[in-house]
Amino acid sequence: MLTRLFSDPSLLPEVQKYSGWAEDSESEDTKAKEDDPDRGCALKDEKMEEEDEFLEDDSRAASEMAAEDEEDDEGEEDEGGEETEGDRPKKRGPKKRKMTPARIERSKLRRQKANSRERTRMHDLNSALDNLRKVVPCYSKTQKLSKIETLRLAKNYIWALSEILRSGKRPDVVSYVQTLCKGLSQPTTNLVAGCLQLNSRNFLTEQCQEGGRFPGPNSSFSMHPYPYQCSRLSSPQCQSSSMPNSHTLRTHAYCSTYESLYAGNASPEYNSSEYEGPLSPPLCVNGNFSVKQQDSSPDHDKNFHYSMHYPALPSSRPPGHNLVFGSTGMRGGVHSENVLPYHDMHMHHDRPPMYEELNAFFHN
DNA sequence: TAGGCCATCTGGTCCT
DNA sequence: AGGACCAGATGGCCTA
Repeated sequence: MLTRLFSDPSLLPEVQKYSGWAEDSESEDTKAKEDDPDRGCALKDEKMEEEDEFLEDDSRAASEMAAEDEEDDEGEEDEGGEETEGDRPKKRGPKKRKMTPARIERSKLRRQKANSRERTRMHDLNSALDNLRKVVPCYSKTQKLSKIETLRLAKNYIWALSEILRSGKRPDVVSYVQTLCKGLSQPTTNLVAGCLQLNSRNFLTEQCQEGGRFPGPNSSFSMHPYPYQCSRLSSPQCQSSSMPNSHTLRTHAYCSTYESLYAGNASPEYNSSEYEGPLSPPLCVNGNFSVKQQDSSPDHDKNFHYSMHYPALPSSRPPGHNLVFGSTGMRGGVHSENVLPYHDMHMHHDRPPMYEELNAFFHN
C-alpha cells in the first residue's frame, strides 16, 4: 500500500498533505520556527487542526486505496489459494469480509477517532510529565529535561526524600546531589549540579574515585561544594535569611543557596567558606509552592531558569552519618517505595502541610 | 552527519 | 463495537 501511495502521482498531494512532508509546508514551518519559535509552535497546532480537517478528504483517497487493496487480495485468493504470487506470501487465516465502501468509511472513521484519542492521550501524558518536571529539583523552562530523565530524576528525588523522612537525618549535599543524579545522563547531571551550584565534574570524578560511595566530611574530598556565588546573592533580598512567611520563602527559592541561607545563621558551622561538615539537603519544594508558576514576567523567567530551594537545617547531625545512598539506590534497608507510598507523597505534595512538615523538621 | 528526542500514526491486545 | 493501552515504525528537529 505504501508502495502504491508513493508510486501513484495522483495520490501524492494527498499523502504529502496528510504526512506533512510536502516541501512547501515544511520549508514554511521551518522558516517560521526560525523566525519565531512561538509561531512555530502555533504552526504546529494549526497543522494538527489542518490535519484533522483534511483527514476527511484524505480518508476518501485512503478508502479508495484500501478498496483497491481489498480487490487485489480477493483477486489473489481467487487465483492461487495457498499458492504465492511472485515473492509475496499468501495471506492465511480467516477470509476477510468484503470491504464495502461503507465499511471502509467506517473503518477509516474509527482509525481517525483512534488517532485523535491517541494524540489526546499522549498530550495528557506529556502534560502530566510537564507537571512532574515542575516539582523535581531541577526545573527549567528553557532547558527541559527529557521524558526519561524527568522520570529518573523524579524517582531519585522521591527516594532521597523518603530516606530523609525515614532516617530523620539530613544528608550532606554531595550525597544528596549524587542521589539525585544517579543514572542520569551527563548533561542532566550537569543541569542538576548547576541547580545546586556544584562543580559536577569534580563530584563525578570523586564519585568514581570513591567507587560510588559518597565522601564524608572527613574524606579526601577536597572540592568546595559551593564554588560559585549566586549572582543574585548580592542583592539585599537574597542576603536576608529571614523568611517570615511562606511567600517570602518562595520568593527566595530561586536565589537561595546554602550560602545565602546559612549566611544569616548564627551557627559558625554554617560558614560557607569551608566545607566543614554535613550540609543540609536542598529540598526542592518548588512547583506547587514556588512563585515561578505564578510570576510569569519576562524578567523573572530570564533570571530564574532553575528553581531550587534550600531550607535552613539544623547542624545537630554528627559528621559521617549522612544518608547512605548507595550506588544501587537500595541501601539503607528499606526501599523508598515501601517507605513512602506514592499516594502519600502526592497527598503531601498537593497540600502545603508537606512543606510545613518538612520545613518544621529541618528547622527544629 | 549521526544520534537523541519527540510527535504521530498504526495495528494489536485486552477489557467493557 | 468501541475505548484504553501499548509498542513498533516513521519522519522531523536539534545538537555535538
